[in-house]
This record gives sequence, structure tokens and C-alpha cells, in this order.
Amino acid sequence: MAIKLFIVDDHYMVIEGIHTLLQNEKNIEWMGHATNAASCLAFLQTNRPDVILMDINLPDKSGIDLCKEVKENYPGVFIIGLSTFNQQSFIEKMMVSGASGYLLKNATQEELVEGIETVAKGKQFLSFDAALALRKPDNGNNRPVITRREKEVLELIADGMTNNEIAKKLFISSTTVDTHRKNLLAKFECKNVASLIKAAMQLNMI
Amino acid sequence: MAIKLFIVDDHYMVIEGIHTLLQNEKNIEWMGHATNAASCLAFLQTNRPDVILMDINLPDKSGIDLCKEVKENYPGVFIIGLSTFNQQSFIEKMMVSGASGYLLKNATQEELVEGIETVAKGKQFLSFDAALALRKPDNGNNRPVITRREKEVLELIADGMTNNEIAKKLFISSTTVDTHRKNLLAKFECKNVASLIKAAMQLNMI
DNA sequence: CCGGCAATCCTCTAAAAACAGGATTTATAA
DNA sequence: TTATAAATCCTGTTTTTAGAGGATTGCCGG
Repeated sequence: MAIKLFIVDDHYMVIEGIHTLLQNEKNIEWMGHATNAASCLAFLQTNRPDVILMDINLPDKSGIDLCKEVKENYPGVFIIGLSTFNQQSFIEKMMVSGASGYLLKNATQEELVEGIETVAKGKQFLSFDAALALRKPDNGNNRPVITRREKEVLELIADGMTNNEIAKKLFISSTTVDTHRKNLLAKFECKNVASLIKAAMQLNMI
Repeated sequence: MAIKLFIVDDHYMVIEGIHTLLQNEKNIEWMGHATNAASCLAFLQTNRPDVILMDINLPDKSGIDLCKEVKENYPGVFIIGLSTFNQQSFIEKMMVSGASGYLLKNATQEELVEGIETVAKGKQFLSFDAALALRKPDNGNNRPVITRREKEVLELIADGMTNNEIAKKLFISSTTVDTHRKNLLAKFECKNVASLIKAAMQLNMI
């Protein structure tokens, strides 16, 4: 029985490309596509694909969130993350959110087909470069784990606010803000705010 | 006579997608594709397309540099920038480097065909969203003009160096570094380094 | 129940940055 | 040639941060 495939991506070129690449695969049945999260969810109310190829950048919602939502409601649907970025953090997030695989948009036809067939069996599949990125133990792409409050303070620092200003805004003491600041510097292994903000932005945490 | 089209993009899915979208366009002749800058240049030594669709992110060289190079050697070839990002700065750079147009990867088939036909006539073409991004008069995307030295100092600040460290590195006085720092803050209209670094990174200046 | 963590608050010191005024030299463009 | 701009350097003061040391409360999971 053919694998029923659905695609969520806001780029027509990519949708068409995948469609073409899979045209001659008799084992894969093209169910259609959505260009945003909302119409994907609408589609799932009346249809049940085996595999969804899902872009991680969607106009209305991140693929990571959509992935989580789909897996909660339809755990039998296997999801493959799709992106141009082979950043460890993205891939990890996608997999943590319940994806069964991750394909880069420069994947070859062979990788694409192999990926779809592999996850349809319930196994995991990572495209070559994605697997490489994940295997790198410590490439600086590792995000430090920061708390809600720390993230809040981080963003206010990035907005140019001083400890005192942040303290007033959050209704806490400026020494508390300072503690959060110091913890952020420690977690990011930075010696001052300049490098902190740079690091945080490079890791897409602001 | 049909418009001879060549594509430079490292994503097979996109190449296939465009190919499919243009399949029935008798007015457009598909010459082939390259997945990096080097093979694009090699192709141009023996071939002369009318229009090149060029991704701004290539593995070996930025599309912006490749664009410049192609236009220098083959001014008769019209180039359309291709990207998922509709950031003013990217679009501007591409156009300044000699591109005749800019298409987003979520462009429709109509936009794609219209774009190719328009630039083939020597005119400019921007896809709808790209044009929107460019038309925004003062959206904070405007980069301040900074000098070479200021940029140098900006980067060292972002690396977490203090005025003294920068001074030693550049063999200048720390007061000079401080002046550059002050000028940077003034030009970016920021009140401290945190917001400066954030602004500079958002404008892709670091 | 206890250990660990998040979030809060504190003191003190030294270093650094922000703020406010300058000035000089050199090169380049009008 | 006369502005103009870039890059250099200076003296102050005030504010803010960084660094080092703490402590308390409350919550959650093993």
C-alpha cells in the first residue's frame, strides 16, 4: 500500500519540486499540500496522511509548534522536518517536538524517498548533513538552558535597559536583575553584555 | 525567440520546482542549473543565458558576490535574486550588485514567469513582498553609515573586548576607541552597547 | 523528606561605559 | 581653497556593570 504524503510549506517552488521528484514513485501517494499551519490542521480533520513533510518556517506558526500540535492530536502521523538550515538547535527542537526525521532542502531525490519510506515504517531518518550537525558534540551551537525570568531579563537588556530600569519594569530589586544578568553571562560564557547579546542573537534566543 | 534561462541554487527541490512551474512556458528555454558559484561561472564560459535565477545563499560564495562577478564579465546577462528572505538589506545589496530583479521563493508561477519576462526585456522586477519591503520608507531597517574604523571597532566590541583591549589591538589610544564607541551609539541611536549590538546584528552589520 | 533549582534580595569593590565637553591632523571632495 | 569628514587624542564626572561573596523563600521530583 502506498504511503500517503502531505506537505506543509509556504514556498510553491519547493512544493512543486518535491512533487516532481516524487512523481515516479509509485510507492508514494501525493495527498496535497498546505501553505500554512491553519490549513494543515483543517486538512487533518478529514484526512489522515501517513507522513507529513513540514517546513519549520511557516507564516502563521513555527513548524516546531505545529509539529507538537499534530503529534498530540494524531500520534499516528509521522512528521519530517524540512528546512534550509542545518542548525543543531532547530533539528533538535523539531525532533523533541515529535518529528521522526529531518530533511534539508538540498536533499537529493534518493534522500527524500528514503526519508519518507523510513519514517513511514516508524523509524527515524536524518538527512546526511543534518545528522552531521547533530553529531557534532560541541560546536558552539549549543544553547544554554535559561529560565523564563532570565529570558525576560535578557530581552530587556537587549532593548538597552539598565538594571534599574529593568528592576522598575519587573517590580523587583535591581540586585535581582543583576543576579539574573550575571547568571546569563555565566551560562553564555560571556564576559560582558556585548558578547552576550551577540551570542544570544546568533542562537536565535532574542 | 525563447528566453534562455539558467538557475543557480543549491536546493534540488527548488530547482525541480522552478523547472516544473516553467514546464509549459514555451517562451522560456531551460538551459540547466548549477548548485554553486564555481560551476555557474564555468557554465558561463561556454554558454550565454539571457536570464539567471540566482539564490543569494550559495555554498561557496554569496549570491551577492557572484552577481557582481557575473555582471562584470557578462553585462548582457540579466540576474534575478532568489531567496526566502525579504529583508530590505539583502534585496538592496542584490540590486546594487547588478541584479535586475528579486523573487521570493514563495512566489507564484505567475510572478515567476512575469519576473523572467520582465527582466529579459532589460527592465526591473521585484516580487510583491520584496517590493513592499523596499518601499517601507523608514522602518528601522535603515542602516546608519559607519566608517571602516567604526565597523572594525564595532566588531571588536561585539566580541566582548573592552576599550582598553581594543586600543591595544588596534595600536590606538583607548580614548579614541571610546570616541568611536560614542559615534557608533549616536549613529545607531542607541543608549548602550546592548541595544547597539542588537541593532547592528538585526541590520546584518556584524 | 530532602536536595536542587528558580527567583528573590543583600554588601562591597573595582572596572568599565556613558555623558559632556573639548582639540589636532590628514585627506578628500566641492 | 575651503569646507567636510575621518581618525586621532585629551580631561573631567556620573552612572552602570562586573566580580566576589553571601542569604532566603518556595516549589518540584526522586
